[in-house]
Amino acid sequence: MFAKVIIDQDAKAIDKVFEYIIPDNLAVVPGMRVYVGFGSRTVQGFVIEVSEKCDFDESKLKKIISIIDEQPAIKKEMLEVMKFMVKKFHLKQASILRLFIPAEMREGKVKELFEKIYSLSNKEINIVKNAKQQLAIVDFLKEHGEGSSVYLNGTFGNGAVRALLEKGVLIETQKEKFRKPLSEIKDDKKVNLNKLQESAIEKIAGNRTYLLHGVTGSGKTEVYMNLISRELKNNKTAILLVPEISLTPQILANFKARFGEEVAILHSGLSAGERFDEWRRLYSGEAKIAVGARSAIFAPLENLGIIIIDEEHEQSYISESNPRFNTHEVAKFRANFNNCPLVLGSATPSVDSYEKAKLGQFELVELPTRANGKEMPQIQIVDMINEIRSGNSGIFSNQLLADLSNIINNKKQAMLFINRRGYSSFMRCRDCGYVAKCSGCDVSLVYHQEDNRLKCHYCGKQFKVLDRCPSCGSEHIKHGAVGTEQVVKKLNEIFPDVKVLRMDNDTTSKKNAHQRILEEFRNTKPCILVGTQMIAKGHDFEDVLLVGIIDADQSLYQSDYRSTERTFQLITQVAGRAGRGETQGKVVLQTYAPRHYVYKFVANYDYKGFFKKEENIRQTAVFPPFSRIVRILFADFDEEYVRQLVKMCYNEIVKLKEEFKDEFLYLDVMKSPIKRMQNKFRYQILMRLKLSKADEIESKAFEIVDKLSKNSVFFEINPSNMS
DNA sequence: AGCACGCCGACT
DNA sequence: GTCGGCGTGCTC
Repeated sequence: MFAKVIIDQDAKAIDKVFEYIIPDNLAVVPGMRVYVGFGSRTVQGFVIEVSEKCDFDESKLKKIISIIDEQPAIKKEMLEVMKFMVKKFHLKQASILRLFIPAEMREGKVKELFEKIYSLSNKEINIVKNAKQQLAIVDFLKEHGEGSSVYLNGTFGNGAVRALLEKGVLIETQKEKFRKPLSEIKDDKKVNLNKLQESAIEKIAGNRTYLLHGVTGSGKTEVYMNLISRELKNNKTAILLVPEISLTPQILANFKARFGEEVAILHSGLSAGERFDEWRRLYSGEAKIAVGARSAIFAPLENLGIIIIDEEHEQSYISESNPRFNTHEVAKFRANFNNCPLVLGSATPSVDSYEKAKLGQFELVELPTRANGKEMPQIQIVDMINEIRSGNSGIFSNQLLADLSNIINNKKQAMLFINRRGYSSFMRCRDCGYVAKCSGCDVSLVYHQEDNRLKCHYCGKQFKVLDRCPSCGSEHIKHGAVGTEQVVKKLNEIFPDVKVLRMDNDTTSKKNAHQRILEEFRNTKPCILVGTQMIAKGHDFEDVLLVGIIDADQSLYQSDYRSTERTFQLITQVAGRAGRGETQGKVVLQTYAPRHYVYKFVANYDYKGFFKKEENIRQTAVFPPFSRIVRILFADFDEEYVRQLVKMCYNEIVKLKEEFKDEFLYLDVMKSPIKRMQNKFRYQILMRLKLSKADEIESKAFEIVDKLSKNSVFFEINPSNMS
C-alpha cells in the first residue's frame, strides 16, 4: 500500500504530494500525521490518501517511518475542505492543514496534559519518626486514598514526596486532565421567544444560506441558541462564529449556562493547553457546539446540523494575513458538505450578502423590531464645521458637552467612540512639513502620550518623541488627528471629578484587562468609557444613556469602495450601545460632512434605504458585488527584485487582458499605498473584472504569478484594506 | 523549509 | 593547500 503525503512545511517549493510505502505493521489511514524521511532528514507529514498503486517511480519510494497519532488528526471532511481552499484561495496545502489542528499539537509542544496522582503502595511503611512531612503524607493518603502531585508537593514539600517515591511507598499513576476555561456557570434564564423569533426559527429549516437581518436588540442570539438546541436534539452538531471582539465573558457565560459541557469555546484568550483541550473535546464528540472566532470554522466536528456566522458583515471574517481565506466561503462549503443550513446574522448585512438575498441566492429572514419593544436611541447629527465657525475648535461639540454634563448630573454613564488609539495620529513640523515616520514602514508614527513615545501601528516599533524638528530644528510641532488618549485627557480636564476609562488595544493587551475595564465601568456611576471599535459590540449596560461618536467621518475617508458601508455599520453598531435599559438613549454623532447620504440613512436606522442607494452607486460604477476586484500584492526586502517581478507579471497579465478584452474593467500596476512595511517594499497589480469570466481570469492570473515568483504571492479578492 | 553539493576567496 | 562563504537544486 502507498500513501500520498503532504510535507508539513510551509514552502511553495514542496507544496505538492509525495508518495511513500506504508509498511505492513503500520495502520495508516488518510488524515493521519506521520514521520517520513525527506531528503536527508526526518519530517512530519499529513497522509491525504491511501492507495493500492503509486504514480511515482516505485523503486525510489521510501517507507513511512512511524505514525504520530493513533487517530487521524484531520478528518475526512477537512481533507475535502483543504482541497476546496487550495482551489479557491490559492493557498499552500500545508498552511491550510495547519489551520485544522491546534498549534500546540505540532512539534509535540503541549501533548495531552496528564496529572500525576500518587497513592500508597502495599509496601511496608518504614519511616523514621522525625520525618514529619513524610508521615503527614502517609496519613493524608490513608484518609483520602490518593492525591495529586501538585497538591502533595505544595502542602508537604517536594522533598518529602521524593523521599517516599524513592522508598517505593508511593505509586504514581497518570490521569488525563482537561483544563476548563471559564467554568462559571450561571442559571439559564428561560427566555420566551416572540412571534418573529419563532417564525425565523421555522424558516431556517432547509439547507440553504439564510440571511438573518435583525436590528440591534432584536434577539438574534436567542434565535441562534434555539436553532442550535434543535440540531442537538436531532443528534447533530453546530458551529457558531462570532467576531473575536464579541467573545466577551458574558456571551461565553450565556452559552455555557445554556449548553454546559456540550459547548467548546475557541478564542485567542485561551492558553495553548486550554485550546488544545477544547479542540479535543470537539474531536471526540464530547462537545457538540463550537463557539469561536473565524478559525472555529475549522472545528473538527462531524455531522454538522447548522453553521451560524454572527455579525456576518464583519471584516474580521476575511483573513488578511498568512493563509488568506474567506470564512463565508469555507462555511458555505462545509454547510453543503453536511447538507445543513448556513445562517448569516447581522443588523447591518454586508451589501454583498444583501444583494445575494435580493437575487434569491440567500433566503432573507427578518427581525425588524427590538425584542423588548423599546425604541432605538435617537441619533443627533452635529455639524463640526458649524462648531468651528461659532468659535469652538475643541474635539467636543457644545451639544455633546451639554449631554455629558447631563449624564454626569444624573449619575448615569456614557460611551465615547473614537476609532483611533494613541494621542494623535502623527507629529508634523509646522515650519518645514516634516512628518515623523517609521524606519521600517512607510507610515507616519502615532504619538502615545502615556509613555511619551512615537509608535508604529504596523510593526510596533517605538521611537523617541520629537521636541524639535530633526529636519529644520523648529520647535513648532503640530499634532494630527485626535486619538483615544487625547479624548481621555481632555475629559479629565473638563470633568475632573468624573471617572473616565479607556478601552483600546493599548489598555487591553494584558490578559483579562478587557474584562476588568468593563467590570469597573459597570460598577462606576457616573462614568465615561472612551474606546475604539472594541466598545462597539455586544456590551449591554443599562445605564449607558449617551453615546458620542467623536469623528464619524474617519472610516469614510479610507478610500476604498466599501468605506461608506463600513461607516454605516460601525455607527449603527455603536449607536446600539445606548439605551439598552428602560430609558431611551441618545447618540451624538459629530461630523464634518453632515450632508453625506450615509448619515441621513444611519440617523433613521434605514438599512434598506442605505442599501438601495449604495447598490445603485456600485452598480453604476461597476464595483463589487457587480464586479470583482483582484489585488495581487508583492513584497520583498529587495526593491529592484520586486519591481522586476511585478513588471514581468504585469506584462503577462496584459496579454491575458488582450485575450479577454471585454472582461477587464481596469488593470494597472503600482506601488502599494503603504510603499514599505517592516522593511519590505510593496508593489501591487490591481484588476477589476466583470463577473461573467472572473473565475477563469483569476485562476489564469494566479498561474502566471505563481510560475514567475519563487515565493508565494498574496492574492486578495475584493479587498477592503488596501494598504 | 532545510540540507547537500559545488565552486571561488583568505587563512591556520 | 583547505576552511567556509552562500548560490542552486532537490526532496517521494
